[in-house]
Amino acid sequence: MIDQNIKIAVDAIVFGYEKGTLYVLAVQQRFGKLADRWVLPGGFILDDEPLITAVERELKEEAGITVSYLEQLATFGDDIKRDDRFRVISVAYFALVNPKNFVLKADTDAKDAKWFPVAQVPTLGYDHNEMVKLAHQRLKSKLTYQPIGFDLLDHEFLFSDLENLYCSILERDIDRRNFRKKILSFGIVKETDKVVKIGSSGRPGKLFVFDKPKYHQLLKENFQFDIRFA
Amino acid sequence: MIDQNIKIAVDAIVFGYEKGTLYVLAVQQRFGKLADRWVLPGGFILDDEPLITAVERELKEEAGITVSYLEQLATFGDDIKRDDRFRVISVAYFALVNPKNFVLKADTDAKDAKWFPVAQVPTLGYDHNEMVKLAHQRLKSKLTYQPIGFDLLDHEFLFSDLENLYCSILERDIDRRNFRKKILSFGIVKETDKVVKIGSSGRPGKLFVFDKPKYHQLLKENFQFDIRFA
DNA sequence: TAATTTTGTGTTGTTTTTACACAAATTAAA
DNA sequence: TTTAATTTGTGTAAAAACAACACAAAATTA
Repeated sequence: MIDQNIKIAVDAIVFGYEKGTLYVLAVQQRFGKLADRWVLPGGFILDDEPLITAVERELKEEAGITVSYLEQLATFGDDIKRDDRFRVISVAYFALVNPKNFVLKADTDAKDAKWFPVAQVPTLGYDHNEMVKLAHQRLKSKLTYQPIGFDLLDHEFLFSDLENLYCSILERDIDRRNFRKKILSFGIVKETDKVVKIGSSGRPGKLFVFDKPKYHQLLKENFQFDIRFA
Repeated sequence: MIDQNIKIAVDAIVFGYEKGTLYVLAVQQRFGKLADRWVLPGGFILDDEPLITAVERELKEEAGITVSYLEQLATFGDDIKRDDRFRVISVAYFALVNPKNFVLKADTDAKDAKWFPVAQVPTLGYDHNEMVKLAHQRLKSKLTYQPIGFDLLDHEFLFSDLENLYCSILERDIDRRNFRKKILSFGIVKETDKVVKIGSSGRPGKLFVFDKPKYHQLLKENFQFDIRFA
């Protein structure tokens, strides 16, 4: 008979983006050994609860949000002593959300919930900084072969928003003309007839939307989203 | 206090390649409810054992092999009723090995161990067919952006071996000249001065080797392995 | 009304990719 | 021993994709 004394948890690395800055969501623990420490949202799963449901539940409970993109990242199985009594294995999830869509509010176990710029994430509990690092890499590479940037933007966005998102997350310059040409060539971004001047000065721009159904249709026809630059 | 009644297992999807055919390793269970059923090699982890160590141990125990490439694939957390008494969550690992390097021998829990052509994998226990499917996709896509094909070949190989491997795993035709040109342009495959005529007729070919140190050096210089075809 | 900011747009040279065929070295068969 | 069959090895040209680049238009602010 199997005698195992290991518990399973899930953790989420949730990225948000706003005005050229990429953020990660962290929560401050209320209870336990690590009270007051910042950690990733997450927690133990219930016996009859699918992993992904557990993540969604914890995000709702600890930060009051529902993400728009969620996928499994990796399982962190070694060196974790979350508790003295047993080993914990944590399944980490990668998530994206538009921070504008929610007001963070810590509920149950969390004392506080907060967005940290990825460049200034404090030392988190457990091995959570490692998770953030891995998730950050995943975001960077995924951005180039899957149209997930749209999950970080408003439904309607300026082309410059998309361009700035790519610039700031990938940390490189992008040629505006080539970028626009490329994205438009895919046919998955549609121009609306709305024109908007946001904030300060400058010529007003047209708003665009991501045509998700079109993207999924193209996928069936072997379309391959791919944005790379030199 | 956390009251969880879930056990953790690891499973491995081990691919082998020989003469144009891709194989997956399966073992036949000796004990338990699924006695005689074919399943992926794997099993429960020990309390103080890293996940990857558990995989290596099980592969050794159940099939007598040591793989040459091993990475985490995904964690299968839902719908598993391996045992009536508790839920099982399994961390699946993706592995590659050259079948020539080992003679399969079932040891401990396994009655038998066997290579199945991927196209003819029988119905396996648990959700293992799903794991094989996911691993197969991973292999296909990874082949295009990481030089892992060499882990499936002999240390010294003919260019045609490499080409056939790509053809058969990716299931498409490849232009021999363009393929060779591209691979050689990377500078990670070296020509030896050995010439060999294998098996049947035809002009003898030169043997090549994968220059792993060179590859890792190039990686540091932002080299990106990439093989794609129309 | 002049200066500043931001959007929008095309062309050209360079590089990469694709398509394609025949000679050389060997074995097997006539 | 000649002929057929098999497999390796190699180059070029056309097409496509990529990279680099600058200025006018629409608005705000000074």
